[in-house]
Amino acid sequence: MVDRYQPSEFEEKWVEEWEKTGVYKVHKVIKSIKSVNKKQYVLAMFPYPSGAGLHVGHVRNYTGTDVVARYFRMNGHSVLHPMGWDAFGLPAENAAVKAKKNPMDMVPEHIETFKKQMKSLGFSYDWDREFTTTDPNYYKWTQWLFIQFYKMGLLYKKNAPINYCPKCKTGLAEEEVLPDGTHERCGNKIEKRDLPQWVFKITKYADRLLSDLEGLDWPKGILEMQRNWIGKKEGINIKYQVSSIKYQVECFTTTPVNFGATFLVVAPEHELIKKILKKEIKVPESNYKEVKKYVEWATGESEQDRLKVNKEKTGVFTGLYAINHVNKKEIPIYVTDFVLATVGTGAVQGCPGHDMRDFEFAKKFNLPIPRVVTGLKGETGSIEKTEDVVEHGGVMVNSDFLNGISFEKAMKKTMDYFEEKGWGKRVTTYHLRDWIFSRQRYWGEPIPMVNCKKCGWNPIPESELPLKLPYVKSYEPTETGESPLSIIPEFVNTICLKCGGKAQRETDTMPNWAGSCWYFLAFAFWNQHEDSAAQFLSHESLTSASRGPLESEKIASASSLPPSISNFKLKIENSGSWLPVDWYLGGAEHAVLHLLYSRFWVKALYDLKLLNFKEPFLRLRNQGMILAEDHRKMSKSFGNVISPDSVINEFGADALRIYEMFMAPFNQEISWATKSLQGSYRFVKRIWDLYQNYVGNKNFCSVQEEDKQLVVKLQKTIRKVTSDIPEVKFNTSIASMMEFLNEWEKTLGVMGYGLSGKNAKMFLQILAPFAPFMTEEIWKNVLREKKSIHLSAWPTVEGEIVEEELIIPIQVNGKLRSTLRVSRYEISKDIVEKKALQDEKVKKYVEAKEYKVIYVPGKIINFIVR
RNA sequence: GCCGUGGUGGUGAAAUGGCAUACACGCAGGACUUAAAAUCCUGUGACUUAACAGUCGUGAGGGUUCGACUCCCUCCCGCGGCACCA
Repeated sequence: MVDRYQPSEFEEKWVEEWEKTGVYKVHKVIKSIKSVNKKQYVLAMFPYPSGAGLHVGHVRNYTGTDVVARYFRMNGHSVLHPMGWDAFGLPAENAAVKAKKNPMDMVPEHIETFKKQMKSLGFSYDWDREFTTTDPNYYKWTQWLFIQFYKMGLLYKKNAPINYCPKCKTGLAEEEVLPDGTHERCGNKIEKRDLPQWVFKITKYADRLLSDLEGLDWPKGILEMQRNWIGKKEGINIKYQVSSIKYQVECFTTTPVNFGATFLVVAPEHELIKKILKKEIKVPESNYKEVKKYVEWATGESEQDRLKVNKEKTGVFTGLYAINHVNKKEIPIYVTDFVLATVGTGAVQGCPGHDMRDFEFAKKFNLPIPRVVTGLKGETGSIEKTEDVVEHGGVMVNSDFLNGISFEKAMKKTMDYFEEKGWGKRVTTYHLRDWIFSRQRYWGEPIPMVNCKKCGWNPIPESELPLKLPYVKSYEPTETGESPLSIIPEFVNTICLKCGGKAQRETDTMPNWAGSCWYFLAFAFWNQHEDSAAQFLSHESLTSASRGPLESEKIASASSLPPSISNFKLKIENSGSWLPVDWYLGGAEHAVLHLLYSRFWVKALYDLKLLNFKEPFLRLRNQGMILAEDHRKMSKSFGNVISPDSVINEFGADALRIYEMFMAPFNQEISWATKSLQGSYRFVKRIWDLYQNYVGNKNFCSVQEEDKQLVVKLQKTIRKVTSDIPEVKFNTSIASMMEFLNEWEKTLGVMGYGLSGKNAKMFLQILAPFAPFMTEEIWKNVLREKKSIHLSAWPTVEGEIVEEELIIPIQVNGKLRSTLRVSRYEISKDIVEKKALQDEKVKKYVEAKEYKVIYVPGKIINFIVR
């Protein structure tokens, strides 16, 4: 009698059993890992636990990560595979506001849902390492890190125009503003507002953030996005004397084609313009009026209109002239909105022959357009049309001492010359801006700083950490741009540590990125159980026998240690050799947010000598988004959301896992297709039935009786899955196992079982990372194994795989005409050529003609006929 | 415009110099069934052909090679990112 495949009958049971026996626990960390390859820190980007529960997109990411973790575990590596919760931030708070609940109460409920769902999917996390970023025991460290960064001069408070979201009522970082000028979280239009803000000097690390990308095994696109975002540019700042007044305008340029400079343009926000408007710099009255009118118009434009490409150039003459150093000519100064105040110096030298924007501007205002660089075909004529503009390449002309020199060399020579003369100075600029780090919201880590009128800003003492976020009734954002904490006198009022006078606490909170900037460090040493501190002990090796819990030794747990430099060092020292992260899997949307910020914190901690590595994530892989069946984003409002729970109910967790790994390459965006899910379900079910039959008849065959061809196929499948998983090619792993199953089933019909028990177990083992429930159920209850399949050793195939029979394609003039079956003893050129010529189809093309033979042994034979 | 990435059956896709379309979905026909579902079997790139078989075929065009989805050159299109960045 064969049991029908009913996943609901055993999946839950195994979750409990694995937990009870600690199959996935990391009780020991090897302090002296001999081979670096032996440790694998396998991490998925931890989730923000929303009220909606787990999304099928989460399932894809976490299943892939879980497959990698299980693979290495079975291959004898020490694996750290943790999970936690990133629960601070706007989405949680906005949801709480909507539900009229305190986020402090809501978050634990959501976590419970998430955790339950994750367990039902069989992810092999060590839950002892779990933590929540909103836990005071966690964020006391986030606050402590803030203080360390403050002390090393990386944080300062300043009042400046920042991006402000009127809907979320908070300031934002550059990275959180989308290209269309909206907030990446809520989609609302961003405004500029003057607010005092804590600012992180990430720009100080721009160069290292750029150069250290070099050694990372990350997707090219993400590396490129970070490079773009950092936006390093090397050029020169040139000082122009304004005629007849005591004022200089500084222009930044990467390509100083100065013999071609015929005007200067400055941004409407430029200091010169401000001085003109304040009449500190006198210009003719008609120019003054025009400038005033233009600036009012230009600054009234929306940010978006202002940044639109290809719109017609506008601007007005200021009435002032500057002197071009190289030819002492007077060139007019214009104000225009195509020059951006935030880029370079906010002023640009116009070289219309060799810059498209300058060309358009010069055409519109009838300014001279000299040619100082030849065209790509050596053209030297006048520049009339846009096609004539040469932006790089070519050879210098009409440029005095530069004539005849290539463009690139001339730029270098000009810069040397200008520096020598004291006219300019080489500079490096970056697109990266300092990171606005305060939010005027309730749901974040309180910033541990106190302000005294006499003594200024000072951090709170370590002993007072955590500075707890008060539990309050009203936490909704205020209209004034101030944090909700500012209306709680008990929180605000304190005493200055320096002078003992009255002082006020900072009431802004940290952005949602703070907690995730160091969580991967925490996983390496975190243990939520106060008594179970075995992780701090050093061990020679991690054998499966030593996986049992050690309860005799007691050391203060990670979470109970008060924050201090010595305790942080202790935690890092005791964290074993887990860090840095070896495998990091998650979405590409964090390219210039979380991934940049985390890298920055790690570098700062390295400089503080608190870490001995410079990059947090050695290997990064992105998972593609799952769209709904209608090819749109899954969304409640479209009613097209697929819930993992309902899929598990109907098909079981294994089928869901297999489907999500099989549906497409891991990093590719893909639409959900319930029809396709059926195929994965059938696959799982067919394996179930097959093994059930095995035991029903108690018939494994002996090694001698095995179907040799089937064994070869199995060996090839093992090889394929073994090499595919670390390449994150889960889809082809599964396809190859499906191929094997097809062949095995065919054999079953004809000649019994085909495989020995040993080989039948191997197939189950390579399937185990993908379908942990069913494989465990068969492993223990059908094959009667004692230990978990997930702690068994990954099967290997030694030596060369020997195929008895080969199929060799026969080509004539490179065209396939026939195929030839030969035994592996008959693959010499002579035999194959002779046999191939006996083939009727081949005869037809080759017979009685002169021919040449190309033969790749065992692979292909090609007859070249004239 | 620049950077990245991709273009292969009705669909998701596989093959990184050697039998193009593996694997899966869908579809068609058949078996089982009173019937349906489930399951199983067969077929399934296009065109020509009664059939045998042949021709064409991996976005387009060229090249290298005995042989190209794969390498090189030119171009077109989709997706993602950046962008009046001086």
